[in-house]
Amino acid sequence: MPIITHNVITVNMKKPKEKHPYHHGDLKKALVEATIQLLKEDGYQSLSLRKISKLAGVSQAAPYRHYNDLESLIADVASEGFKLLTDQLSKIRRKAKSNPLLQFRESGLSYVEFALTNPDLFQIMYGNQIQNHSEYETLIAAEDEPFEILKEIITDCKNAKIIKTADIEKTSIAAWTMVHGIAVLLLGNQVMFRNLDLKHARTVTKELIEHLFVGLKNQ
Amino acid sequence: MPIITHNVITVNMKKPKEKHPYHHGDLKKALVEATIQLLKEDGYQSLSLRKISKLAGVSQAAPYRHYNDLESLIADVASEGFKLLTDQLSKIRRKAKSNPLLQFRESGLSYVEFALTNPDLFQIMYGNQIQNHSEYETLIAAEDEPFEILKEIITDCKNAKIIKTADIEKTSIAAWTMVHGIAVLLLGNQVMFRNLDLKHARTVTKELIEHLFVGLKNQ
DNA sequence: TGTACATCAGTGAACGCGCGTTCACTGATGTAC
DNA sequence: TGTACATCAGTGAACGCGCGTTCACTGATGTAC
Repeated sequence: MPIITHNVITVNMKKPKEKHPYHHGDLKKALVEATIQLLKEDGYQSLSLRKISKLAGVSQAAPYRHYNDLESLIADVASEGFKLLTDQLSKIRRKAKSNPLLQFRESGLSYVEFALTNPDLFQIMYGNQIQNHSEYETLIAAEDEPFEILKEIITDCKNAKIIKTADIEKTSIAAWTMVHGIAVLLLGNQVMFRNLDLKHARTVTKELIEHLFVGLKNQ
Repeated sequence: MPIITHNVITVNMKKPKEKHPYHHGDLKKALVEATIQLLKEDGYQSLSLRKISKLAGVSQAAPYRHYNDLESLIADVASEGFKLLTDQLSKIRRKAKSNPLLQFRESGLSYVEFALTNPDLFQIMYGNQIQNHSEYETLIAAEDEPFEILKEIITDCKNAKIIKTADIEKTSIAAWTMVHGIAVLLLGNQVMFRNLDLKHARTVTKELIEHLFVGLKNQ
């Protein structure tokens, strides 16, 4: 299921041929959404300001009123990605409030599914498209959110005596690196994951998370 | 320590201004090495056949005698990367033949260090630069090697009763995904790993591998 | 051993393309009076 | 309430650039006789 539906996009973006007022209204938002759509259609390799402008129904010079360059637009797009991921994880945490183990399992699975559903957005978020993340305050803040949620989940698991750990931070990183590794290797179609369809990817991910959990349980 | 020393490269590559025979000798090899050098200097984002040709001391049309396009050259470069990684891991396995636990620890660390030392080559190997890996037989074969070594190490650990596991394959994947995750998140300067220098990266990696091991030990 | 010739690796000029960026401009908006 | 004007978001033409790819070619190599 795509995160941004076609409808949501058209609300904020003018089709090239539609008449629209000289001033756009919220071009910044439209540019970010056009970029996300292009990521889905063409992939991150072929992003360009010209394509993004065209999709947002605006001349190629227009983005320069809002962004210095492609990278700072991309940084906003990445921030948006982290917000979407954060929402997804928060929702899981809220739904399974009283069941930390379910939270643990589902959040890992959800992370991987986010990556598989939005491979190119995920690439923008975690790849090297943005040279120096520290230049973008919003991005830095958005990046931290999903990890904060993971730490809360691990804390809950510890308190519920489901996971043994002396170091929440370290255990969280351990869980995170593994789940992230699964996502990346699945996306890269690497070795074991070669030619795995989505359904099998889900099963394998579940098994790996279970494997991880058993390890953490007895730590 | 760079994997390809300057000397090794100059042996197989002609500097643009040096006189050299009309026929190169082993242009294919020189192109791969020039690409690896460019990956170190400029990063994977700005690779181009023209730059590679120039660095190899040859006209921009020359590569077409050996490769259909940039991607098939990149596929050879990735294969070379997997061979280098395989060699690195084999060496560790050979050195610690009688100590599976040391093999486990060192191979994980070595994997991460390979990524940190050759970030852009690593990106080529595991990223999405090559659309369909299956088109390149050599690549597919080279990709499998490091994972085969990991499985051997896990098997040795199991036999030495250092690790409990009913499923070598699954445990190997679990170990691999985690170590790969560490590498990728370190390279991306993500959250916890932000502004971590190389020395600390090494320490954190060791701790995480230890964490992983404790988990697998009691599985 | 020498010559004629086929083969093919490498040349360099040329092409068309999409890109980022700039510029003087246009036209909508909002505000001062 | 109406008008003049400042502001600034968006325009579209233009620029120079590096790119992949092609082409007829050149020159080295190896082989048949």
